Amino acid sequence: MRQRFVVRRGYSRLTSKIRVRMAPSPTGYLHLGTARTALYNFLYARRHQGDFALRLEDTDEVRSDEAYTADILDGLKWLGINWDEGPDIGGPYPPYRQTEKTDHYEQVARKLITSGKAYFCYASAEELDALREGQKAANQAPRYDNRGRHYTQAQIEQFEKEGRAPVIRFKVEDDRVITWHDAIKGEISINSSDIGGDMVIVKSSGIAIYNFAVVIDDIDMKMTHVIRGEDHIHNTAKQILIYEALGVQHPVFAHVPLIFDMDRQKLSKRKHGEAVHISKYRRDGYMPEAIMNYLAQMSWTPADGREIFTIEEACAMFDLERVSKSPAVFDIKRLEWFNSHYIRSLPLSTITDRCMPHLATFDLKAYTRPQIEEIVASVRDGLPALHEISKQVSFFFADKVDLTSEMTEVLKKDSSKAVLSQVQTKLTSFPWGDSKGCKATVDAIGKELSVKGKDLYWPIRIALCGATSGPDLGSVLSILGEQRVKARIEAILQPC
RNA sequence: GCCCCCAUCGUCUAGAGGCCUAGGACACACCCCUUUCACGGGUGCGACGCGGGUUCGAAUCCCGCUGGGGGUACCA
Repeated sequence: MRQRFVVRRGYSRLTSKIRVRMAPSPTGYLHLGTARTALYNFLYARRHQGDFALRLEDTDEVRSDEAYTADILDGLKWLGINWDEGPDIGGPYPPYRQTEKTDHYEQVARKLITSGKAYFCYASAEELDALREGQKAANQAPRYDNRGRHYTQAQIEQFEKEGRAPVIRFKVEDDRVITWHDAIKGEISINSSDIGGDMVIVKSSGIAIYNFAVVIDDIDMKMTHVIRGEDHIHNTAKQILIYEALGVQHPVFAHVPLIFDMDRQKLSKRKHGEAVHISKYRRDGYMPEAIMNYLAQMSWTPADGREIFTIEEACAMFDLERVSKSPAVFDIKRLEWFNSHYIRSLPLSTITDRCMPHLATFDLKAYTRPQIEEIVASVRDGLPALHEISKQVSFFFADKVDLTSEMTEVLKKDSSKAVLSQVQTKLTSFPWGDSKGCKATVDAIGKELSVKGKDLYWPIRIALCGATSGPDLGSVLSILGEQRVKARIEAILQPC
């Protein structure tokens, strides 16, 4: 038997339990990209029998909102993504919201100050803006000039007297190459001179900055892998420096490619509005199974190449090595294909339940639950999303149908009148509730009158549906039932 | 500007030097099935960005170019 031995970096970590996390910031509704990153973390944890934690990065005092937190947690659960630890259920390394750890971050920051790795900086916002503008005008990369390292005691006293609240900055030494082996991208190197000078780790408000808090949390929570979007690559370089200063080995990093729009730009709220939010698809009648499946396969292909899979199957197959390095374009047509696949293959009762919100404008009491299920069954095959169902089934609930001139033309024909009258007189011989039988009865009438094809079916369909196309005619008759069929045909024949 | 990442059909991708006259899926077109619309089946359209290497042989490895994207805050 042949065997392949692969030496992997970070192997020693694999001997301990895998721990990953998703750390959304509640500054907006659940985003497609956030959902996919969460999904990949979740799948990775399940694949390796590891732990998946959810943590809230709510240190942005201005933009954070509880409504967003609720939307994010709810949306992830809806997609089938469950966490083992989180702000709602707790866990072994609490708290799971950064705002509840502000003292802790500050304590760590002070330790860095004591060891000379960080310092107070009193530069004002105006001062820094001016610095940046000058650099920009000179066509230089904007960066902090580390001026705060050289304050004299007198200057500091002066700043304090003016009431200036300092930030804490972490010292970033120039010309160091920061390198790591990314589990998706491979080797990545960034020069420390290119990350903008000494970085703020605690704002003047006393709240830790993301790049600092995230490192402390990942250390506190014993994360072994950090799987996140590739827009974080430069942050990773900064964070590695902090891990070093704290004397902790950094986790394995994996940067997932972004999701683009058709113009190959990052999907963003600003440009795409509601279309980036999971909640929009949820409202429009997209199946969580479809969104999960679509999101999972857009940058990852299972080893066996299958494209349709459940979240459980993905849990058994997911693999960072098979995640693509290049961005994927969000293609609504492909999502619709996945969605229609699940709409027609999930149990009818499930689909019917999920259709209910989209049928709320109709008088549902007109039908029994089994009949509603038949209505759903009659149109589900062609539905790209559930919200389209209402216009396709409205005729089932309408008192009378609207006719176009083309349809009235059809009804004027003698054969049409003959067909409709015959249906009317034979009403009692229809096996209501049996779609195949109803269809057979229509065919028998056709034979009797020597009418077939469109001449036979169109008048009936028009009278019942007010359309020349729609669900199977046998189903329509069967579901509508004797009373409604009678009334509708009467209404059509009346004026003649 | 500077830094980093990326590069196969319109889109998602398969592809680990010969299995590639590059495979699958979505979309599109046509055909079949079908009273209609779908579903299903079939056919077609359609890609290795460019230039240099390395090699007997390159979509695959190396370099350069070009293109695209991301980052560059007291946001996350």
